Amino acid sequence: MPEISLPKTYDFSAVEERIYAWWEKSGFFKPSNDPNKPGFDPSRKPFVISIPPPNVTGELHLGHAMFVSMEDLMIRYHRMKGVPTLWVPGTDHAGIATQLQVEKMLAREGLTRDQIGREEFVRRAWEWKNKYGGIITRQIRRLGASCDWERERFTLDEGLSKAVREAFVRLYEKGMIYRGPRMINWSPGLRTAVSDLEVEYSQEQGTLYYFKYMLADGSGEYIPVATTRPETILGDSAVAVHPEDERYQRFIGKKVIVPILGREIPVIADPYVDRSFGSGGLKVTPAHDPNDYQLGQRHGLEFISIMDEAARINQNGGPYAGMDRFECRKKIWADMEAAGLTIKTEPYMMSVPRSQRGGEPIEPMISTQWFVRIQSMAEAALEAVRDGRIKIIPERFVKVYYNWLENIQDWCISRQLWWGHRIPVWYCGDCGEMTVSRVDPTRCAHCGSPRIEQDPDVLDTWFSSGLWPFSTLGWPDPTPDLAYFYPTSVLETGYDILFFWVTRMIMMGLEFTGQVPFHTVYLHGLIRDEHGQKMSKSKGNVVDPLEVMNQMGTDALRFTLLVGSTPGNDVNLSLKKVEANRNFANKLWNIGRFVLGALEQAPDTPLREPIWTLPDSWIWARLQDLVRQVDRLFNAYQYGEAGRQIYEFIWGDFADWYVEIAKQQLAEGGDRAFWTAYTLTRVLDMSLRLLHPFTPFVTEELWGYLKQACMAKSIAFSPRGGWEEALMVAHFPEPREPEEWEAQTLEDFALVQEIIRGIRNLRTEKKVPPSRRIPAVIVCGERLDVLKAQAAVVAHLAVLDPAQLIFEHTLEEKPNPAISLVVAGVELYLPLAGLVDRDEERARLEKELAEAQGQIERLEKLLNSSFAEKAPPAVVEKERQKLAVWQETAARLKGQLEALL
RNA sequence: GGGCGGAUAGCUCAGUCGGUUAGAGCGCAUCUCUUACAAAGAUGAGGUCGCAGGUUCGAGUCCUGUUCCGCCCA
Repeated sequence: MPEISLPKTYDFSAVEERIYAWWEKSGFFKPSNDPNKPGFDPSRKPFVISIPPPNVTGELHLGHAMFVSMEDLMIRYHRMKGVPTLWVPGTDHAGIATQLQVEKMLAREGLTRDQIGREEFVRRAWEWKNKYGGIITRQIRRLGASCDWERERFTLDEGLSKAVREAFVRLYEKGMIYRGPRMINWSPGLRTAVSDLEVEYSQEQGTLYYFKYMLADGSGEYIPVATTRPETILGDSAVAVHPEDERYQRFIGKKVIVPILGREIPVIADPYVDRSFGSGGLKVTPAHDPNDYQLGQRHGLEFISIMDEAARINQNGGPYAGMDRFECRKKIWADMEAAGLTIKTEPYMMSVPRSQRGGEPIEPMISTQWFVRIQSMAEAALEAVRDGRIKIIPERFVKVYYNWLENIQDWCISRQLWWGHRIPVWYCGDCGEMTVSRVDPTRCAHCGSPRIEQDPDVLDTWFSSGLWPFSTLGWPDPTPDLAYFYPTSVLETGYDILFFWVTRMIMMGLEFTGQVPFHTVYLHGLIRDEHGQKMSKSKGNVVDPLEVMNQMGTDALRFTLLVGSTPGNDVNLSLKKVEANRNFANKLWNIGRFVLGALEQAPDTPLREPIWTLPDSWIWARLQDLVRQVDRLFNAYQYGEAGRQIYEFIWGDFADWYVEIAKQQLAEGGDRAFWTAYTLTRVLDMSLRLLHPFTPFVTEELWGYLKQACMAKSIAFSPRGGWEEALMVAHFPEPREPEEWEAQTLEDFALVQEIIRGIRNLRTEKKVPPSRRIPAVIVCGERLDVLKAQAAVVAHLAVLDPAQLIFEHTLEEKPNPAISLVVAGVELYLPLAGLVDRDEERARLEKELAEAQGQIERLEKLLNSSFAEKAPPAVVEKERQKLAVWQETAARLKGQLEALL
C-alpha cells in the first residue's frame, strides 16, 4: 500500500495550478456531447452559458471573480449531473476603454492618434491587444473557470465581425437602421457620441443666472429669464412663456433681442414652461438641450449649434468663438453685467450630465449619427419575459426590465472612434448614394462609381456584445454548435448591465435568431467593501482578487463570494470572511487526513454484513437530508444557502461529531473498524462531490487522495459505479426519498447530543478539569435501551469514566452528593464529592425548574387555545410532545430538588 | 416625481411552502496544544428581527402606513 502523507496544513499554492492544468489537459472543460464529433446525440439537452466577455485589455477585479465563481458553480454542477455542458469564454474589444488605453500609451511617446493616423492607430491597438489580451483570460483561469478554451472568442475576430456585418445589413435592409441629425449626448473629452446609458447625472451645486430678455420694440420692457448655462444664450432661438401666464401673455408673438449678439428671436407660448421655475420665462436653445430640442421641433424654431466637437464656441458665438464653454459662461455673464442686462444670481442644485467613462460634462448636441429603430425589437423583448420564455432572477428585476423597455429611445450606435467594427456603409462621391454591404464593395451599388468611401465611424461595442450568445457559436453560419448549443441556458451577470447588455442580447437574439438567447437571466449583486461602501481607488478600499487568492487561496475567495451572496443583492466582502473560509478548506483537508489514516488502520474486508451503530446511521441520514436540501436549493437558484448547509454539515456534523466518534469505533477494530472506515470514506466522498462546484481545487485534490487510498485498500471502498477519472467529472449525489429509519435515528442521536452537551456544560460550570474522567448516572426511563447502547459514545465525548457510567431505567435512591440535571426528560447525576454545594445546586435546579414550568405554562396555554383546533395536526402533535418532555423534565427536577434536602 | 432594495447579536450577513422562546462567521469571555486540524476543540455571554397598525390559531417571514440608509429611472 502506498504511503500517503499529507501536509498538516492545506497548501493551496502547491495545488491550484497543477490541478487546473490537469483538468484542461484532460479535456474535462469540453462538452461531453460535442456536435462536431462522432457519437453525438442531439436529443440530449445541454446546459450552456456564454461568459460575459470582459474587456480584452482589462485586469481582474472582484466583479469578474463574482461572475466566474457563480457561472463556474452552475457549470460544474450541471456537468457533474451528467448534462452535456458548455461554457463559452471570450473577451470584448471594449471600444472606448481600449482606445483610451492605447491613446495613453501614445501620449507617453508624445504622440496623438491624429498624428499617427487611423491605420497606424488600429495597428497599434491590435499590438496592444495581442500583448495584454491574454492577461484577463489567464486570471479567469486562476479562478478555476472550467470553460472550453478551444471555443474562446473575441468580439473583433473574423467570425464575430462577420456576425456584426450581417446584423447591421439585415437591420438596414429591414429599414430598422437610419442615419440622420438628431440630438445626441456628446462627450467632448472622447470626441464621440455616447448612448443615453453612458451618461450619468450628478447633483451638483451650480448657479441660477437671472437676466433680461429685452423686447425688440425699444419699449425698454423685458422678460426676466433664468438659466444655469448662460453660454447657451448664444444659441437661443426663442423665449417661451406659459400661455396662461398673466405676467407675460402680452409679449407672446413679439420679438426679443439675444444679449450681446443682438439677434431678434420670437416669444412663443407653450404649456411645457414651468411658471414656478425661476422667473417663469424660458430661453429656448434647441440645439443644446433635449427639452428645448422638442420645443424647437414643435414650434419650427431655428437650430443653432454653437459648439464644436471639443465643446468650444464656434463661429455662431460671435465674439466668443474659440472659447471653451465654461470660459464663455464667465465671459458672457460679465459682458451682460456691463450691459446692464443681468438681474441676479443665486445658488442652485442642478443635475449635471457627465460621461460615465471620462467624467466630463456631456454636451447635448445635434449631430448626424446612426440609429437603430428600437420599438419593435423592444416589444418582442418585452413579450419574451411577459410570456415566461425568459425568467429573470431575482424576479423584482422584471419590473425594472419592463419599465426600461417600455420607455426606450432609438439607440445611437455610431461612435467616433477608431477601435471597433467599422460601419459597413460606403458613400458615393458621384451619385451621393449609400452602399450597405456584407462584403467590402469596390463600386457604388447605385451608379457603379469606384469613388466610394466608407463611413469613418465604428459601432457601439454593445452592438457586437448584443450578438454574443449566438455569434460565439458561429452565427450567421448554421454551424453544428449553433444548432445544438443555442439557445443557451442561463445568462449570469451583474444587475448593473441589465440595460446595457442583457436587454440588447434579448432584442437581438429574437431579431436575428427568432429565439430567446437564454431561458434564464440570473443577476448577482455588486461587490462592496466590508462596510457596504463602493470600492474605489480614491477611497483606497479596493480589494484585488489576485492578492486575496495569493494569500488565502482561490477556494476561499470563491466560497466567500458564493456563500456570502443572495441573488441580486450586493455583497460586502471582508477579508475576515475569506480567512474563515480558508480555514474551512483547511478543516476539510484535515478531515481528509483523518479519513485516510482511518482507512490505513481498518481491515481490508469485513467478515460479515454491516451492523451499523447509531452514529453511523445518523451521519448517513444527515447526509441524505443534506443531499435533498442541496438539490432543492440548487433548483431554486439558492446557491448561497446550499453552500452554507454543506459547510455546516461538513464542519458541524461530520467533523465535530462523527469523526470524533469514529476514532473510538476504529479503535474497536474488526468489522466495526471496517464499517466505520467505510462510512468515513463514503461520507467524505459525497461531501466532496457536493462541495466541489463551490471550492473545486481543495475538493479535487483531496478526492484524488481518497480515491487512490480507497482503490489501494480494496474494492469494498468503491462508490457505486466505481471511481470516476476526476471529481470534476464525477457524479453529483442524487436525492432520494427519506427512508423509514431516518427520522427516528435523527431523533435518537439528537438526544445523545443533548446529554453530552448537558454534561459538558456542567463540567465547565463546575470547573472539572477537561481531561478528568468522572463518574455519571443516567436515568433514562423509556429510552434506556437506546441510550445504553451509546454508553461508549457518551463516555468518550463527555469524558466520563466508562467503568463508572451507569444507565438506569429508574432510580430508587438518588446519588448523594451529586450534581444533577435533567435534559429532555433524562436525569443526569454526576457524583462529584467535594464539588457539590447544596445551596448552589438548589439554586441551579430551581432555575431549571422555573424554566421548565414556564415552558409548560406557555405550551398548555397554547394547546388550550384555538391553535389546537386550527393548526395542522402534525404541528399540534409536535407541541404536545414538547409539553410532555417538559413535564417529565419538571417532574424529575422536582425529585432532584427533594433529594437535595 | 416614479420604482426597487436594505434595516435581524458589538461587526458583516443568512433565515424563499408563515409553524410557535431566532442562526452563522468574525469579535468577546473562560478553559484545553486530547496522535485530523491552535487556520483547532469545549463552554458561555450577547437580539422585544427599524417603528405603528392589520391579516392569521400563529408573523423576522404576508398586507398597509411610516422613518432612516442605499440604488435605479425620469
